[in-house]
Amino acid sequence: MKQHDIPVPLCNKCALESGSLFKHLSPDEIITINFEKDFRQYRRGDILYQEGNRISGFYCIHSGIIKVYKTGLDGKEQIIRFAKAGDYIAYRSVLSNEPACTSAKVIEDCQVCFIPSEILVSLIKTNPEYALELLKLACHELGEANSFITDIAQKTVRERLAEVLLFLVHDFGIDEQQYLKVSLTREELANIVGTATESVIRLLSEFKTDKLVELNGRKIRILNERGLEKISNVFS
Amino acid sequence: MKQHDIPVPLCNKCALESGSLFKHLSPDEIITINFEKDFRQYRRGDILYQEGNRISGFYCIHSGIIKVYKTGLDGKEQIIRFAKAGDYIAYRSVLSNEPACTSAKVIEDCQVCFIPSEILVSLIKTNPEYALELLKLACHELGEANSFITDIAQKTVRERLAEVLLFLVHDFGIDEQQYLKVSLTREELANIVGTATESVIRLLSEFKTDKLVELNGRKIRILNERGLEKISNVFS
DNA sequence: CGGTACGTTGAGTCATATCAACCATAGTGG
DNA sequence: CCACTATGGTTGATATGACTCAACGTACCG
Repeated sequence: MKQHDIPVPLCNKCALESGSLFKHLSPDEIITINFEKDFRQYRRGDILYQEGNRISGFYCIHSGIIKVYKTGLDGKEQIIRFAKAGDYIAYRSVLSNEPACTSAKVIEDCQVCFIPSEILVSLIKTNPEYALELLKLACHELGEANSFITDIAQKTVRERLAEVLLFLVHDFGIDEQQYLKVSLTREELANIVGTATESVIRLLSEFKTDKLVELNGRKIRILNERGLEKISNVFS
Repeated sequence: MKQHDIPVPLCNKCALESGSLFKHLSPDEIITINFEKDFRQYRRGDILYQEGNRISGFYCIHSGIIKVYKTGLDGKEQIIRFAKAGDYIAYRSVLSNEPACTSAKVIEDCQVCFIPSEILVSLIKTNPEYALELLKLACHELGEANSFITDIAQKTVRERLAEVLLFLVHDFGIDEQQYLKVSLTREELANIVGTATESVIRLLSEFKTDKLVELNGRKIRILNERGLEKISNVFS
C-alpha cells in the first residue's frame, strides 16, 4: 500500500474513462470527492473488507479486478460478482446500513479510491439526479441477482459453466487471439458456477474435446461462442 | 376488479399500519399520491404483470399476498420473493428503466394501489430522505438476494426446505396452533426452494416422521422450530 | 358425472459431489 | 543446491442426492 510516485487519479478524468457514476456529478462535487477520497493500492490476494465488517465508506475501482463473494458453510466461497474500473463496491452495505454481507478480494492488482459514507449520503441528499442513478444501479444489480438465482436453481452445472464463460467474455473481453482477458483459478470458476472444482475441470476438458475452448493452464481461449450459447440455453 | 363499495384505503393510514415507505413522505406528498394512485383488487391466481412487460408504475400492497417469480426454461417458476401489506413491487423495473424481469401473481386475494412512475421519480427528486429510504430498501433486497444465491448454490434441498419453512414463519407468522399463516401448494414450495415438487413432498413427510412438522393438506403446523434451524444450518 | 388440479408413492436413472491419489510448479529455508 | 511445503490442476473410482417418469388417489367444481 505504499504510494511510490503513482499519481492519484483525478475523479473527473477517471469518471470519463471508466464511465463510473461520478459522471453525473457537478464539477464542484467532483472536487469535493477528489479532496475527501483516499487512494489505495492492493495486490492479488489482498482483502478489501470482509463479511460482517462495518464499513465506513465505499470503493470506486480505478483499475484492476476484484471478486465479491460470500463464504458459506465449511468456508466455500460463492462469488457474487466482479468489480472492475468504474465499478462501485461496498455501497450496498453503506446504504442499507448493514454490516457487509460479502467479502472483497483482489484478483488482479488494483487501484481504488475509498470514499467515506457521509460523502455518499450527502451527495444523495443534494443531487437527486445522482440518487436516481444510484437507484438505477442498485435495481439493475437486483435484476441480475434474480436471474442468477433462477439459473442456479434451474440449470445444470454444464449449462451454467458455459454461461459463465460467456459472461466473462462480455464482462472482461477477449484479446486478438480469443483468449479471455481475466485469468481465474479452476476453483474460482467453480465458485461462480456454484459447483465443485473437479466438476469444472471435467466439464472444461469436455468443452475442449468438443472444440469449444482451448486450455493453456489458466488461460482460456474461446473457440466457439455460438456453441457455448447453445449449451447455456441463454436464449429461451 | 369491480370495486363494489370497498373504500379506497388512505395512504397515510395505510402507511402507518403497514409501515410502508410512504411513512417518510410529507402530508402534501401523501395527498398527491392519494390523488394519483389507482386502487385495484385482485383474486388468487390473477396476474399483476408479467416478465418482459414495460411497466408504467409500481404497486404498493394494501392487503393480501403476492408471489414474485421468474419463469425459467420449460416454464418452471422460480419464486424470488413474496410481497404483503406495505411492500412495493415492480419498483425495480421502474427505476432501472428495464422491462420487468419477473412476473407477479396473487397468492391470497389482495388490494393494491398502483402509482405511476412519474410520481415515484418526482418524489425521489424532491424528497432526498425518501430517495435514501428507497435506496436502503433496494440495497437490503440485494443483500437478501446474495444470501439466496449462496444458499441455493451450496446447501442441499433438505437444508433449503427447512430454511424456507422458517422464513415463512418469520415473514407471515403462525397462528395460536402453530399453523403457518400462508398456504402454498407443494409446487409453490418447490419453486421457492428450487427443486422438484416430488422432492418437497418426500422431504416434508420425512420432517413429519421426525416430528418437526404436522401436515394437514396445505396447512403446515410447525412443531419444532429449533429442529428445523438445526437442519437448515442457518447459524454458521 | 367427468374433468381438472393437486398430492402421494415407487422405481429407475443420472448428474454431480466426494474421496483419494498423483503430478507440476514455485517459493522457502537450511 | 536440495529437500520441503504449499498451491493448483488432473484423473479415476465410488456414492448418492435429487430428478424424471409413471401410476394412482383425492378433492373440488361446473
